[in-house]
Amino acid sequence: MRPTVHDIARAAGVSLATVDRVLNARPGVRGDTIVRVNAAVDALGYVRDAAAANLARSRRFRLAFVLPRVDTAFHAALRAEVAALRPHAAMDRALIELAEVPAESPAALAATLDRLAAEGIDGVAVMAAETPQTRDALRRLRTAGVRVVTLVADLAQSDRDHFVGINNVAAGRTAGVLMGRFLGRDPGRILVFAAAMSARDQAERRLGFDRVMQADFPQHAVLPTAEAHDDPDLAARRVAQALATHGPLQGIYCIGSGKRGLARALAEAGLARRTTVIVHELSPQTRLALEDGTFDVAITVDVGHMVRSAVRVLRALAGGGTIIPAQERIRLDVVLRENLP
Amino acid sequence: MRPTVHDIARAAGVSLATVDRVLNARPGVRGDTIVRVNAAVDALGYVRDAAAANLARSRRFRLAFVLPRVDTAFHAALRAEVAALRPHAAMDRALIELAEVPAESPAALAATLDRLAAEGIDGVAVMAAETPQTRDALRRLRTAGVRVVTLVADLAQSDRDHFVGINNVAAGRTAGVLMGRFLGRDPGRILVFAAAMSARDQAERRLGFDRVMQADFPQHAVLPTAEAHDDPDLAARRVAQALATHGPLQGIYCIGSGKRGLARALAEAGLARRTTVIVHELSPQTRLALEDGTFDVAITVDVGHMVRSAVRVLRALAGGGTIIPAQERIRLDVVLRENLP
DNA sequence: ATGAAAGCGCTAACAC
DNA sequence: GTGTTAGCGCTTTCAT
Repeated sequence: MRPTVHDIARAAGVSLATVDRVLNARPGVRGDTIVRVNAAVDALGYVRDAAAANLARSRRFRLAFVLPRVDTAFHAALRAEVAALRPHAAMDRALIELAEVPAESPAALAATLDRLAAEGIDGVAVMAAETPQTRDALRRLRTAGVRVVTLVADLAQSDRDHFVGINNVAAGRTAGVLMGRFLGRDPGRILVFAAAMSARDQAERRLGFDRVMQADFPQHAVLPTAEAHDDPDLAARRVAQALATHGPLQGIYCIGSGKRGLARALAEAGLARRTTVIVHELSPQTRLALEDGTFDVAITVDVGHMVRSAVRVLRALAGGGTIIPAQERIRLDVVLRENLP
Repeated sequence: MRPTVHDIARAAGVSLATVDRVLNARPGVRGDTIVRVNAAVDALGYVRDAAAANLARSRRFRLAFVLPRVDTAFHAALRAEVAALRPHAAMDRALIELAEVPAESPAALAATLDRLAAEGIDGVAVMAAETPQTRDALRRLRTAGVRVVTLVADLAQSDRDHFVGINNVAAGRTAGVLMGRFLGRDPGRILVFAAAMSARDQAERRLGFDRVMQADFPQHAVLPTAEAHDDPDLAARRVAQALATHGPLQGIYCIGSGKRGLARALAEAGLARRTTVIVHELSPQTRLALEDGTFDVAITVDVGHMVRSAVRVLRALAGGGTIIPAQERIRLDVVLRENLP
């Protein structure tokens, strides 16, 4: 039989309440009593029963995901994973809500965060760009005792408790080394596509990519960024433009979303399967393009893991458990046709 | 507030005990009472609190990892992760033990499994090769009500409840496509290293690799498997032999463990950084070799994730919760210098 | 066939 | 500072 708080109390000659205070590092216990209790804990090899503790607390955790209302496969996946986790989180006494705010509207975001704080939320996972208004709102949240994790895009350390996402410079570097190695020795031209070079994570990917190309693969020319704004026709025109201006294209690196039209544009230009294409995020379309060879690599992240990690971390921060750091490291997934999940 | 057994009892006009009997499908309840209780369950949307149930039952889960006593970095990592998870599992009412059995001894393995069954274990995670004796022992285990997951190497579906590991054919295919793309158009020679071609997972990797090379990169010649048995000197001699027999080497695919001597052998042959090297498993040595460019790619698996997944699945199967399938999918990690974790 | 009551291991008011 | 006591949601004797 494993020792319980009763055994500790008896062994240390104190009451249950005192044992509880010591175990939870609550104030109001004399130093030598603390020592006595801890000695008993060690002597008996006591381990706290998390389930019983949570039951007794009957504490519920109210958590919220605050996501921009953007219509990409990535955002849809994020919403779906949040919804999918809800029942499991409920069994774990965590109530998850999903708040969507207009993209690029710091004011709307701030209003939502303030509302959540007022409603007594315990933790918030927020995906947002860094703006002064957002920083202020997050600071108010945290001052109100709400735990905050940033999701996908990080903010300054001081404004959040934890970041759930990948290192985008490393993602860009990975794309770079794969592009360089796939293209080989012969000089080539690489077109870089971006949705819009606003987001910090896209800039970081670009940075990592450029650094690796310059340092390790100087034989290739990386053309200026082309923006396609999620528009297939525009994407097709950008490819045509690049071909006209610079000549044949050996590689395409698609840095963010906005690759929905890319496969079509490549087919129209007769470049499908003849150009090395590296993209980010594994959407259903990306999957198809990988399967038929139009795309070569997708560098992606397990959205489900991110959402689960955010919930685990918020729960732990809000006082409902411990975290296993290795479990919360978000991995960069390199997906080829051969290892499509 | 989520409904509890009390709410169900009140709504159905019965006592707690009766609700419990119905919920757990125990006999001694009239048909129409069962119907009334179930109606209340549906009406109130009751979900049972597994933690509270296990607490009341004071049910503990005894789980065991049964691993071969082999001295590789991979096995060491596995043991370390099991040890690291123990305290967390303990808080979760799961007692994890680690049993090591002599490698390649089905008799010893069977004896260990029988002992665990006799001791009343709830679940076992076993890493073993498929032999008749092993199959029989597992069948006895499962007949005794013990839940079984296979770890790293799978066995026939009928002999286990779940498999925790990767698809090794896909791993080999991934190695193949990366090798083919990295080497490029010019014909090359590829040496394949194996620890010993006994284990089924190594054979599967080889199969996947060969298929991709034949189908998509016929310009390259894949040399017969060289075995190095974890011996650095032997590895060096094998490389020398291959060079002497076949001429220059463009690629090396190291299929299993036994790559400890490979880096040295490559350096001695003057091939470090001039040969494309793809290996499996990310050990400390592999990490160094990736950092200094001796190795190009490591195809690996997150051992910590595997161990945690095995424990979660065994607990769930033994009756202590539910599983999220996506969370238990073990991913194939493609690690380059640029995305070293 | 059904119910009352005493826990499981821990926490949290509220006393002292 | 420290102790008493009443639960958390569910299970399990033991009565009826």
